[in-house]
Amino acid sequence: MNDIKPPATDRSEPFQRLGEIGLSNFAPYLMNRLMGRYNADLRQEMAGLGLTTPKMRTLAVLSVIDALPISELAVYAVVEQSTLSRALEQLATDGLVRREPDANDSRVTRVVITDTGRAAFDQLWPTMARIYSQMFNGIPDEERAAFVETLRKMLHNIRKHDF
Amino acid sequence: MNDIKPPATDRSEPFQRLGEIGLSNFAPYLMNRLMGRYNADLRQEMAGLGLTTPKMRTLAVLSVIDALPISELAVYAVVEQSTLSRALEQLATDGLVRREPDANDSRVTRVVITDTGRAAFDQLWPTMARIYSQMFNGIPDEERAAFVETLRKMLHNIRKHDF
DNA sequence: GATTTATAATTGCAAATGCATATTATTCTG
DNA sequence: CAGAATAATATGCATTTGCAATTATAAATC
Repeated sequence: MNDIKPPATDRSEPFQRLGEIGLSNFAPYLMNRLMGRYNADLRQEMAGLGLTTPKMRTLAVLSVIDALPISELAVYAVVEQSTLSRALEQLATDGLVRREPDANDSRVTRVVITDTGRAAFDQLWPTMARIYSQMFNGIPDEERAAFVETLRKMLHNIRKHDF
Repeated sequence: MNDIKPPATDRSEPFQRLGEIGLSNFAPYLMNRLMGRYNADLRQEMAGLGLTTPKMRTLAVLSVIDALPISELAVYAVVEQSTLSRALEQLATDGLVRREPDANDSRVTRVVITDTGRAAFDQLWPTMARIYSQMFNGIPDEERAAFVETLRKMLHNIRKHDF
């Protein structure tokens, strides 16, 4: 089992069927499995901190790029805008973020992470880092770098926003 | 912007912070973005066929490996067992799958895809294949193959089941 | 072989989610 | 510059989700 076939090069037909490609050769399937496991593993840890996936992602993104408009944050955090709106409500109530009106465009609300918010993410980060490191266990640095580079190309291919 | 740094090789500290790695170098982030887009794009198409993500994944998996026990199907389809249980209820009502008791172990229910179920998945497949092909647009075959190979290693590293 | 322990699947329930819509502010067009 | 189109965010609502508990069967242990 686990027969390894290269991706199709025959373009004479519109496309192969999934059964022909095989689940273990179908990148979206593998990525969904991988991310499903990753997110499920994290969820347990987050629950202990009173966080959900959207709330955690919000903090993760803001820990890197602070003071984003809500609409951009939704893209970065991969969360529906309406879901994010409610997640921010809770995060603000708990003092992990602040909503600040944009000076130039009064439609826009920018979200700022607080020290408490950073502290909460810092508590979660070791777990994220551990799972991350476990994922790449035994995979050489050059292979990791190539993998990430391919991911970036793919994201560029299908993303709907310039960031 | 978009400064490209190789993954860390300095192991003197327990781990880098996310801000140091950068979102665009952090594989789980990129994969979540990618799969978020992929799944959201598919969802629209599925809605037209009365399918949800769990229902679609069920059909996708069964189109490749039929007659799986529900518990295994949940792993392959990356769906919580309770969610799957209800998805199967709907799929069975719509005649897309059948639940069959296992002959050897009467705790087990095996799920079988029907012709109608295959037809439904066949209707969805062109869209999946199109997005799949769009994702890999401009990426050479060797790079795709290497990418999938790395994914397989990663899944092997973090999966909880032998399949 | 009776009792404990483990596994498969379902279900109750509170919470989270996504879609469509509402609301307010901005930009575009004639 | 008035009116229409667009954009950012919030909210109502039906559905979905995940967790915990339940039921039913099988395997392990004594």
